[in-house]
Parts: sequence; structure tokens; C-alpha cells
Amino acid sequence: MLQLQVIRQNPELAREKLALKQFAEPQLVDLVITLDDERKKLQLEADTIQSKINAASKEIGQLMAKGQKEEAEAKKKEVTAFKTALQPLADKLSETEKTLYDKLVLLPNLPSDQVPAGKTPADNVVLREGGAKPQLPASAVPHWDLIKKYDIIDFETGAKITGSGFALFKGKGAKLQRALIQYFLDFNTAAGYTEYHPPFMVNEASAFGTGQLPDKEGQMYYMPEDKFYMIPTSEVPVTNIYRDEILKEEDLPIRMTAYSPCFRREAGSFGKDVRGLNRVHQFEKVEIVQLVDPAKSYDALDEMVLHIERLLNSLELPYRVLRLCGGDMSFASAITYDFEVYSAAQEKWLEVSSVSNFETFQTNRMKIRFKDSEGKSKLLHSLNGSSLALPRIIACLLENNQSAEGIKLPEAIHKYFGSGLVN
RNA sequence: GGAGAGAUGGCAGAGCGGUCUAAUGCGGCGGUCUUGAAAACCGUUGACCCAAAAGGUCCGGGGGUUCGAAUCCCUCUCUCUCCGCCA
Repeated sequence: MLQLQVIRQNPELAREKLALKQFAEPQLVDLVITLDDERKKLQLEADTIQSKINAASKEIGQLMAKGQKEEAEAKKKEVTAFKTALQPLADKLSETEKTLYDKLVLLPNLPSDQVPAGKTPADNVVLREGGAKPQLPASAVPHWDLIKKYDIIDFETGAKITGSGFALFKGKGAKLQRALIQYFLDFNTAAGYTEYHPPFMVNEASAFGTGQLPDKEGQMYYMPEDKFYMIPTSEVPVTNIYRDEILKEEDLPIRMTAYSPCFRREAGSFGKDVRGLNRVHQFEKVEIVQLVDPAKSYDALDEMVLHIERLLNSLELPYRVLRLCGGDMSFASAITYDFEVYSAAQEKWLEVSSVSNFETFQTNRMKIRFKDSEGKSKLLHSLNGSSLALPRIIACLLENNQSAEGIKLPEAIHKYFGSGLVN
């Protein structure tokens, strides 16, 4: 949720920034400001009357104590008149507050100055590439063939158990996934992130806090009996750890990491281009989240980007870093870097990580604040990134490392898994 | 699933219709004393709305009774205890 004061300070800039994000209703900015003016006016009027009621009520108490019953009764009548006058004002005020809030919540975050213009993924800017694309033998095949050859992931049985897009990992496949999770968590904790294992379902307040509601409601699995949402990413429970809290400056930055399965309905996005592990309803991911002093959030963002780059380098996968254009960024983000790895057999780049600075957009919803050196409470900045999402990493590891002898895995995961898969 | 108890400021905890602008303790901050520290003593210390002053709101959430609610009533959520079931 945007901070009202930011919009009020410079409505023109807010409208420009929203346009960069391809937001269709920039006039909402003006509506929000009008509603806020209305709210202030009503608040003042209501407070003035309330003040009179409070004073009169106190007098009644004192008159009663002195036994001046008649005077007290007269005062009571006075208060009743005030209350009658207050009622419609109070109703109007709460109605205005609600409308204001409902509109404010519809505004996406403003993109930061570094965000390039553009509407579609084609407009994203490739910042750099790393690693080397492998030369595969002519016999090389995509991962959906390799998983059958080695009998490590079974989509047919997954579909039988649950439905399409649910993978059943088996034998070495199950172990490879577990090994990667373990490696990623170790890599993150070694860099100073505290490990968490959160609940995999969240309540409505948590889903709202990180911005999944109301924006992505249809993308989450929902349990109506208990009003729980299956998490689409551990970002949701982990960031909500500090919801409604005021942190001390010396506790910053907060750096957290968590593994979780991620559940996504992916409604409408299944076409013929999404095969095998490229897009599934349940996947494993290790996430990093930071809560930092606003003055330092862009340094933290750079640090997270480097951290993920180091991790990808250790996996010896060819990758590239993109800065997303305004039109391709998520609702809540102020700036996003995507990491893609090159899937050599599919000859495609696959997104494996997304690193974002949300600035105060999430923390404003969650009221995550800190006391600054002057003792004032200020909103923190929240950031997160995947490190990493498993399925596409597994797809690339299989495809890019296939050979006549089998699949040779990178050194970094030998101690977690072994050196590879043999024919 | 059954029965009961509870939810108050950073923490502990009193208050159970009208000086609650919430006692007290701990913690935090400032000071006195001290070469310095500790101890002791004194002072101070919640959040939110409002440009600010004035004013207002907040004692788990929501609703009600009343001139007046932390306090009474309804309801929801959560926590604890006991019983049952269970990985």
C-alpha cells in the first residue's frame, strides 16, 4: 500500500510513475487525495463534537458526586443533543475512511527511478550474463525425457494422485531436490541469514500484508473451512513474522531465509509451451527476505543480487540478470531483478529467481516499523529474492550436464548428493 | 472433540461503571553522586489521526447497554489448563 503522504507530496510524479507501470487508472490518485481531504474535514468536525461530549460527561459525574441531580439531568439532555448531531458525521467519516482505504489499496507500488520503460517481458533489460553455455551432443534431449530415462520424476503418477502439474519425485530425484534445498539453505545461513521453517498456510491478514491480496487472489489455493491460503512463496509467512512490530535500530538489518513448497494455481497459464518442470502447481523454493533501514535498502538489494549470482556461479549454470521494465513488474515491487538460467536442450532462458525491493509498500500494510535515532517510528523497507526456485534449476542441471556416461553434477553439491547420475 | 480460565503499555502485573490523562515493579533513556563503574536517589519513558496547536482515537477484533466502559452484555479470534483422540 502506498503511503498517502507520498502521493500528496507530489501527485504529478505519482501519476507518471504509475503510467510507467502501465497502471490503467491514474485518476485514482486524484480521487484518493479528494477523499483524504474529505476525511480530514469530517474528522475535525467529529472530534470537536466528541470533545464537548467528553467534557459534559465528566461534569455529569462531578454533579452526581455532589448530589446535584437536576443539573446532571440537564447536562444529560445536552449530551444527547450532541450525540444526535455526531451520529451522521461519524457514519460519514467511517464510510469515507473505508472508501479511501479501498481505493488506496488498488494502487500498485511506484517504480523506482532505475526502472526502464516498457510493457512486456521483451522490454526487460539484460544487465549481464555469466557462466558458459555448454556444447551438448547431438543426442541431447530436454529434461522431460531425462527424468523418464533416469526414472526420477513422474508426472503421470502425480496427476493420478492430485492433478496435472503436480510432480512425484522418486529415488535419486527426490534426493537431488532435498540435497539442493539443503545446499541453498547452508549457502544463505553462511551469508548471515537466519533460517526459518514457517507454516505453509497463512491467514488473510498475512496474505494481505505482502500484497497477494487482493491483487493475486485467484492465484492462491484457498481453504474456505478455515480461511487459510496455501502459500505461493515463503515470502508471505516470513515477512509477516514482524507484522505490527516496531523494531529497534540496533536489530537491523533483519535477514531471514526459509525453504518451503510453493503452491500456485497458475490459472489460465498452462499452454503447450509449458512442459515438464517449466511450470508446476507445487514447487520447492528457498527464499531470502530482508527488513532494512530505508536509507540502506538499495545497498541491501545489490548485496542480494550478488549473493544469488554467487550461488548460480557455484552451480556452474549459464545465467543472465535482467532488470524488469515497468510493465512486467509485480504489483508490490519498486524494482525487480530477474535471474534466468539457460536451458541448453530447450534452448530457452528460464526464470529461477526474482529479487525485489518493495520499499515501504509491504511494510506500510504490515506496519513494520523501527525507532530511528531521534526516537521516531518509521517504516522499514522490505526486500526478498528466491535463492533459488528448484524445478527449473533441476531442469537445467539435468539438461546442461547430460553426457554419454550420465549426468555430471557441479562440485558444490557433491557433498550433499554425490557426483551425478549414471546411465 | 468436551470442560474451564484468560487476553491491559517493551516485559511482568493491578484496576472490574465517573480525578484511568491506566497503579506498581522490571527494562530503556537522562541526571545527581563517583577518578570510572556499580549501587542508591531524582526525573523521564506507548502507538495512531491532525501541517501544528487545540482536540480526538487505542486496555485482543467487531457490535451493544449507558450521560459516561479497560470495567457490564453479545460475538469472533487467539492463548493457557484439564480430559479425549492422535503423528
